[in-house]
Amino acid sequence: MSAADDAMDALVRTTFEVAGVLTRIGGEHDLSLTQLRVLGILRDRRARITELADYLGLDKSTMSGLIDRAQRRGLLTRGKNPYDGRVVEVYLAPAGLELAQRVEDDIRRALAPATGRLDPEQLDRLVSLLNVVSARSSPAHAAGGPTAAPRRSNRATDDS
Amino acid sequence: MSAADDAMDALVRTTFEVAGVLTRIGGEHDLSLTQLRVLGILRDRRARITELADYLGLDKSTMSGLIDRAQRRGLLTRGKNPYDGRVVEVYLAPAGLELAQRVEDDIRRALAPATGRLDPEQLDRLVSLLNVVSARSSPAHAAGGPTAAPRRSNRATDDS
DNA sequence: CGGCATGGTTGGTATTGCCAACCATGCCGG
DNA sequence: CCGGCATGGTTGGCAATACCAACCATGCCG
Repeated sequence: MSAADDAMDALVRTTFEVAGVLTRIGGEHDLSLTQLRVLGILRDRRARITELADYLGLDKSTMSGLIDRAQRRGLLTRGKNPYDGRVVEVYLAPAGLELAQRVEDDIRRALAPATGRLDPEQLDRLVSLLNVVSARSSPAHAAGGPTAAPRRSNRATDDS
Repeated sequence: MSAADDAMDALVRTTFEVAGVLTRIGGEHDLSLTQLRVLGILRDRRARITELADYLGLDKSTMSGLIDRAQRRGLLTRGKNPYDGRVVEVYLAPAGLELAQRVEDDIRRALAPATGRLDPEQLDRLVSLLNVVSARSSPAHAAGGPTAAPRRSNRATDDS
């Protein structure tokens, strides 16, 4: 069972490493890790406050404040839902979209040296394995051949 | 180049997922993610304040406060270094060691379902690949045979 | 012995996050 | 139709995390 423990170690270590990179990049644009995630989520869809809170595992009041500050910075906008007067829909303002783009590029650049150490086939295998680990795969046996990785269109900071 | 992007997505997604698990488990023991890391680091060695701060990428004043609160909870102890009166050495108190142990078990349990979806050979491959990604391997070609994974003795919350 | 560097602490501020309380809106059952 | 109840957000209060700048104490040298 040392194999599972080693995997845990590697996962946890990589988590801290990647989180560190994301925190650093976020900081360079005055974004906390959470704000960075919010921007990533809103990059390709609008969402309501509670939806974001639930998704990120935060209290709705926390999300409210987060949105407040980001809005004050002109990164996003609060809009009303015409079908339900209670819900507030949040979506990126132009400045927010631009920032999200820029941050994503930076993240890509920052992680490139890491992923660059793997050849395409290894990358494919890594993606397959991580997909299984993070519960986003059919129970089908993953990590098969070189093309076994499900192609998806998500970008780095996306979370859906 | 979509392969590297997919890998980035998978890495970032897994990072948030694992970080979420760690945050949850930490919270169950009234530990922030950072405190959890500190405990993990101190589990098998003592360290000075600046060393911890540098390692975790935090300001020394932040670390000072972190240590304060943990010490007030009886989790760790500040000691003087006999060779240099300026440095403060920090090490786990018995309660802290016990807590660290308990948290580590919980993390193991929490991640077991995830890693459990992989068979031993896949786990081995995952470890090799992650070791390459997180820059902790010789540039030698990793992800080789089933026994290619370097065996290390680290435990989950360790960071060294 | 007088600077200068190093290691920590302190004080001030902003952000993140929680909880409890609250307001507004929507949904029903009677 | 109207009085509860549920749902969605906001507000206020609090603690923890994190930064910076300023400071103290110790050590190191010239």
